[in-house]
This record gives sequence, C-alpha cells and structure tokens, in this order.
Amino acid sequence: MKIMYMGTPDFAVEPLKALYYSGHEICSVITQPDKPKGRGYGLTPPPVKVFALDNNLEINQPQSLKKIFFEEYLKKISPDVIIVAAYGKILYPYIINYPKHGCLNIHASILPRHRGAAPIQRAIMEGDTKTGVTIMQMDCGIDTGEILYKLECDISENDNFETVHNKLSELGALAIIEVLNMINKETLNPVKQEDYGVSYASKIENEDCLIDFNLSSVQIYNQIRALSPVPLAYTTLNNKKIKIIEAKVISSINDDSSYDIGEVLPAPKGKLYVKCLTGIIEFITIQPEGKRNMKASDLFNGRYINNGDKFK
RNA sequence: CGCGGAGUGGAGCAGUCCGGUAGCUCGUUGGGCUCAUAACCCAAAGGUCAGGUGGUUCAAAUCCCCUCUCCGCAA
Repeated sequence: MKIMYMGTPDFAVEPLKALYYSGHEICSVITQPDKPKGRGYGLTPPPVKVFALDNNLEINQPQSLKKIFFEEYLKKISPDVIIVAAYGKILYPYIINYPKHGCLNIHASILPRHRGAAPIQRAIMEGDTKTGVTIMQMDCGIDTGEILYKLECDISENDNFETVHNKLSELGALAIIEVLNMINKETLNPVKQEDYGVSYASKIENEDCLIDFNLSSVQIYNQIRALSPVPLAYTTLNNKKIKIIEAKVISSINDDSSYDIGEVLPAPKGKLYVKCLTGIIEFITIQPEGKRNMKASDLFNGRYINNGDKFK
C-alpha cells in the first residue's frame, strides 16, 4: 500500500518512524516549508523533514495545497492512503477524496473532545486526567470524521506538555500501525463521533501564556505545565518578563490572609510562594528575560525579588 | 546584516556611566551553640572579571576595537 505521509512537528515523527521501520511503503513525505526561526532568522527544517532526509525518503514541501500547486504531484505519487499527523494546514476535499483509503488523521485527543490545533495543551490546561489518540477517517470538517481506532492514556499530576506529548506520539505510532493492519485484514469498523462532549482546542496564542493570578492555584498550575517546556507560561515582575518552567500547588484553598493577589508570600528559605485568587502556588524553576533557567531561590540570592513584591 | 538583554569564585547578582585593594546573598569545608536542625554564631577555601595574550593608559572588570557563547522579543 502506497502511503503519503503529511506531518510537520515532533509529534508527527514517531508515527512516521514506526511506519518506516515496520516496512510500510512511504512513497512521499509532505511537510511544511522550512521557516525562518530564532535569532538571526536561520531557516529551520521541520522535524519530520529531518527524519525523512536522514532516511532518504521522498520529500515535498508545498507552499500551498491548492489544486494548481499540488494536484499534479498528488496524481504523480497516487497514494493508496494519506496519513496526516499535525501537518498544519487544512486539506482540500479533492485531496481527502483522492486515495482509495482516504486520509487518516492521527489526533492527540479522544474525539470529539479537543478537536483542533492544540489538543494536548488544552487537555492539560483544563485539568483532564485522561486523554489519548484517535485515528480518524478524515472528512471535510475539522476533526469530525469517523473514528477508526483509539488508545487512551492518563494525565498524572506531574505530567507536563512534554511528557504527555511523548506518550501520545508513541501511542499515535502504535495506533496507526494497527489501523493499517485492520485495513489489510478488512476488519475496520468506522464509528461516527458522539454528538455530546464536543470541544475545541484552539491554537495556543501569546495571551494563553500570560498567567492570571485571579485564578485558582490549580488552574495556574495546569496552565504552567500545559505550556512547559515550550512555549512556557509567563508573568511579569517590575516590568520584566519571567517564564515559569516548573511549579507546584502549595495550597488550593482560600485563606483569609490580607496578602494581595500575585504577591510574594513569606515562605521557607529559598522558596517562592505566590498568592492566587484561590490558594498558593510555588514557582520552582523560572527564567527571567535575558537570563538562563534558574531556581526560584536564585532570585532571592541575586536580590531580584523580595517578599511583598507583586507579579502581574 | 530584524530589535534588545547578558557573560565577574560552585549558583544568583553588585561593581562598568565617573579607570585606582574582587564585593553581596547563598552553597561548600572546618569549628562552635543546641535535645535537635535545613536555624544561629565563628572561621576558611574558592575568581588570569567569556576570549583576543588586541588597543588607550602610570594603572583596565571598568574606556575603544574584534571574536565566541547564552537568553528575551519578533517571525
């Protein structure tokens, strides 16, 4: 079966790897064009491209998937199935309907919850304790197709974006291999998505990263871990941006102390406790702008912060 | 050449503008106090101030020039 694989970031690498090493015929890898990234605007290839290059796979990085740019190439490759994992662009119907087995999407949530661009982050942010991957037969809606297969996993208290992301990309790899087996054995059983429990996981924007201390410590903790290690939640102190890498909920109940929201509280030596609307959060590892990662205690040692200072 | 911050004992910083004894908070090591301690007291070790063995100067962490590295923004 000729597979065209469409994917871009790290999440999409594991499934591609699994397909490649299990001997499936990957006749083309489609990924986003290299983008200028970081200081100095160096062109950076997406992770999927790096893997494809290392393994001498056919690569195409179309600027657009519109018919005039892509149809000819699609016909030339004429895949039997297209597998899509976090490609980053909407596929047009002419593409979805082209392969004999259609387009299969590896989605990092249990659909219909968290349809959309950032299912992993949104699941953690909302305090979900379970998530998973869904393999879906793509149709023209956003993550609305029939479910072919799914694998669940837990989100534990200590998970962050990175750990959940890694678990799910491995599950995605297992799941897509299984679905291809089912196709070969003709045991596939597509199921329509439920009508209830639908939610949308919109892309993470800059404002999603700003910490609002007018929330509970648990909500803030979930936000911090959902965005760690990238792009990281942040707050500001004395007009300097501070990213929070690691945090911990110290208290989730409201105390009637007179401290202000966002204020640095008295704490055991070297610990940084901050008052939230409800409860107290400890910042453990942080990164002030222009600086490297550091322990919260370093802020006190360097006279950067004092009890009573306020984050905004 | 996208904009900006930064490199000083093991960590985080001050000192740089205005050149003149290497400083602070912590950690480490040793000792003391204590029923005890991550607390307190005393003492010590540890730095060619990113690099150029660059320029200016009687004298450079500090001023000038070049290089390297790290980080924030933007994309």
